[in-house]
Amino acid sequence: MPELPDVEVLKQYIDATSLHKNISNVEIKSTKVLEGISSKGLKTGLEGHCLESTHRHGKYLFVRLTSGHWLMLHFGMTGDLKYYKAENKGMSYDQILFDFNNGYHLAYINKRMLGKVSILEDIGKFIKGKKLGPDASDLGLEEFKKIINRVRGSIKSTLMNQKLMAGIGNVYSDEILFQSKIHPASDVDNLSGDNLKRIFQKMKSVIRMAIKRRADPGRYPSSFLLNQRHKSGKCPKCGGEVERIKISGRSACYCRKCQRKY
DNA sequence: AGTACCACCTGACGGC
DNA sequence: TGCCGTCAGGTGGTAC
Repeated sequence: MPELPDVEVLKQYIDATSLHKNISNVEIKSTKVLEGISSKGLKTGLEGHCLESTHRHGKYLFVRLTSGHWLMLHFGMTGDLKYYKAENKGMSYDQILFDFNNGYHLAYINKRMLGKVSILEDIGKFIKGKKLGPDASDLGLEEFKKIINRVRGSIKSTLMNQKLMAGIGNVYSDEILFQSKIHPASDVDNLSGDNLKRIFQKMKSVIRMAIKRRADPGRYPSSFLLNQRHKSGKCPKCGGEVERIKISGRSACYCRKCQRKY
């Protein structure tokens, strides 16, 4: 699930649990998630150091180390973190285990192993290399409009394009467009300034609400479409059937009645 | 510049 | 019950 709100919650989780503790050992159970670094490189880069602070850009989480370098965490489609005491060792899906000298562990969990872990010297360089756009929650309205006016294509794939703005994925783009009452396949060329302003405002409010509710769909307002993505899902506004179509290869959910196509 | 499709991986689910 | 195809919220590459 890790889109911007989910990763922000993981950031806060690290802040609340794992900072300023010496890393005594790093156990790498699968090397598949390592990006541009060896097991040995990751171990020596972390062991004997502490996690000092966190920074998030889009769906990427960076943790500053006492060495001055950064631990980079990306969660793919199934990533999670779990901080727990020694006794509970042996979780089924943890790929990397950080052991702290207080007897606790932080597990990087990634069932499908599509996430990425690395150590970086420079975050800015990394973001530039990935060509990531500005973080969606930092974006101002004028900049947002400028970005949208630069491109063509569907509004959904535009919101999801990490090179334009970073953080919005498949699920939250659907939610933002549902609340904006705009069909996800609408061509950005056809959207007025007012349309864009509405999308921008909904983007902000959806992100804010999702973070406030700890990115836990079970705690989202019933007015959210997010919990209706399953087959036979119903529109929270009109009760109609939720439609499912492919847009840029991703499954988009929307309500035909409530969302106008431009 | 778009989009369509594939690949990377594993697990869950529905149909038969 | 069991096998199999399909799909899943990520990114990145290719070919049109």
